[in-house]
Amino acid sequence: MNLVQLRYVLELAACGNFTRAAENLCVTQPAVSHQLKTLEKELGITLFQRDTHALSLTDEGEEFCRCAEKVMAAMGELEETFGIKNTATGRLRLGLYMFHQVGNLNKIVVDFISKYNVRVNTFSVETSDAYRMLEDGRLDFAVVNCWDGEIPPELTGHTLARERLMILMSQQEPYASRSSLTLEDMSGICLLFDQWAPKIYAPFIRICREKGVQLTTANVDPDGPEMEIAAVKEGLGASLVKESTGQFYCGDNLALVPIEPPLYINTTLICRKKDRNHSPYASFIKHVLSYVEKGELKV
Amino acid sequence: MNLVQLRYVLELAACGNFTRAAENLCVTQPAVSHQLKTLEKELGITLFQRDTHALSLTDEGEEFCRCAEKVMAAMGELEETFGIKNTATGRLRLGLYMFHQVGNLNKIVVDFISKYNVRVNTFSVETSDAYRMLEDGRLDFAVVNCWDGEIPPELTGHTLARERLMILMSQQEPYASRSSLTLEDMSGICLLFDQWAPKIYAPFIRICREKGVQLTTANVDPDGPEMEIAAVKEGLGASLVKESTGQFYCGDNLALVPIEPPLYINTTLICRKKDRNHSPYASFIKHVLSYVEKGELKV
DNA sequence: TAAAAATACTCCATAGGTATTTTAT
DNA sequence: ATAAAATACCTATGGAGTATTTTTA
Repeated sequence: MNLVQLRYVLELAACGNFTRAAENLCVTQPAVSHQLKTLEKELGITLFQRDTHALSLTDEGEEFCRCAEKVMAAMGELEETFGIKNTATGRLRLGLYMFHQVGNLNKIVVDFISKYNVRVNTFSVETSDAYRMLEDGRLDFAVVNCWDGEIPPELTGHTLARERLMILMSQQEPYASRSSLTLEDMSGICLLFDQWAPKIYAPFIRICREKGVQLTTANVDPDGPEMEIAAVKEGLGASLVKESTGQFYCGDNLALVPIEPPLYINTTLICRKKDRNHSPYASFIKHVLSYVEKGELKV
Repeated sequence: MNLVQLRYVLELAACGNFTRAAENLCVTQPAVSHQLKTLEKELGITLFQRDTHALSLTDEGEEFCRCAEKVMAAMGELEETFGIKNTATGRLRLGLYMFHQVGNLNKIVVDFISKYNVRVNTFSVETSDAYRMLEDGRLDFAVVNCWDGEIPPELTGHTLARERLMILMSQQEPYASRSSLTLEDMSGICLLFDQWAPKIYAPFIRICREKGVQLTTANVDPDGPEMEIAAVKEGLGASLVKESTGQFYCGDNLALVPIEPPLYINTTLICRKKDRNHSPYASFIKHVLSYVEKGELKV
């Protein structure tokens, strides 16, 4: 017997339904089935009277829940005093856009963890890798930057934020004082690209090519945003960024100029279409979107 | 956090010593070390002030124990009500003599399990296999029948019982009314041997050969004591048994006659010499021997 | 027929083991 | 030098996953 089993039994008793209990516990339905079965076998007692469309506690089950609640109450005290949680259950493999540094996404994930006491593994991914990892089941979710219409058909996305692309440059640059820049202006600016940029900005590069704009680029390696910003400050070139990132780094000697007409990039929560209404997934989407609705998400 | 960690912390607090705590918990010392380290890391708190020769609770540790005790108390209530234990820890791989059927050895093992809440795997073994499995670490203990001086040098044994060999036979047999039988008498009796007998009774066979006694044997296959006893009842032959086994099957139409001069066979608890004073081993030996001392062991 | 639960299997995290090293008296 | 604790590495158990089948309204 262990605490996980007690949690599951109490949740089952509370919602009288395996599937719903699994959702609330952020695990799959067979996980709950299996734990209950194991526990009942160990006890040699039936805790729940099962029926495909009705689930009710037996008398022993009622008694068990009374005891289990006392244990959980004592655990709750311990948890509160020491700010930790009892054994985490379930798992969520979350890909986060590799250059995501600002905003409160981490806090939102941490809130989710402490609300559902679930084990979350995070991976730092580039958008197109995220698509692949989601498609073949190595990830449950990803939060990435993507362009309109880019998401593969098997996947589905919730747009968390939609931002304009801008150019971050040194105030010494001749274009720094402009109120906006056209794509044509790009030919007069040296854009700093790290190794990932050709993937991330592929649509931008394509649009420029369609317009006959010849881009001037310079590589910054080893990559990483800090390195790139440092190069911009030194006047080695300009950086193509989304608005929030630009505003984060802007100030002292750096200018942020929007592109006109606007180009948008989305911060999107992606998962597989087939999963979206299923057990742990729905809970996570609901959790994240609740922040979006309250306007509390910062990317 | 889980119940195992709480158990370990409370035991550590109680005996102020990793090694002793491990013994009482029937696990190895590194297991305790590791669990405490994991828990402290999760809590971000030091629970014990360590020092090679002194172990004391920190203030947070004291507080933690107070909470943990409440949890364990609530668990205790649950355990008592439903007659089960919280998560078993440690392991003990126990070889039991394959034809051991009578006596209360099983009860003693069960008592051990419920006292220490340890996971016990039992294996049905023949004596010489047990020696090999102990020697190469596939078993922690074995309780087997063995002859004087037979135990290999790497192993050590505690004699739990020492019994005379006897002949169990149908009362129709001419020898059934004798008060004892000599080895020379054996040549007039057909002994029923299953496939294991040549191993188990090797010393007996050797002694007979040294005395020039020609044994008459008959095979009983498939083996198993019940099968053999049935054959004895049908008068197909006699069975060589230790006293307790003989007494168990004796009665209605079966006679049990001792061999003279006496031959002894021991029921022995065996483990590796190097283990005998170590962590979980000492506890098990002590447990079993306590029954022997009280005269409560029946083999 | 659809929805819920159970089952079969596979995978991976982790508890616990052995062997060894570190540390302090 | 000795004894206790920590560490490194390995194995095995079991929790949780996916896919599928069974069950019943």
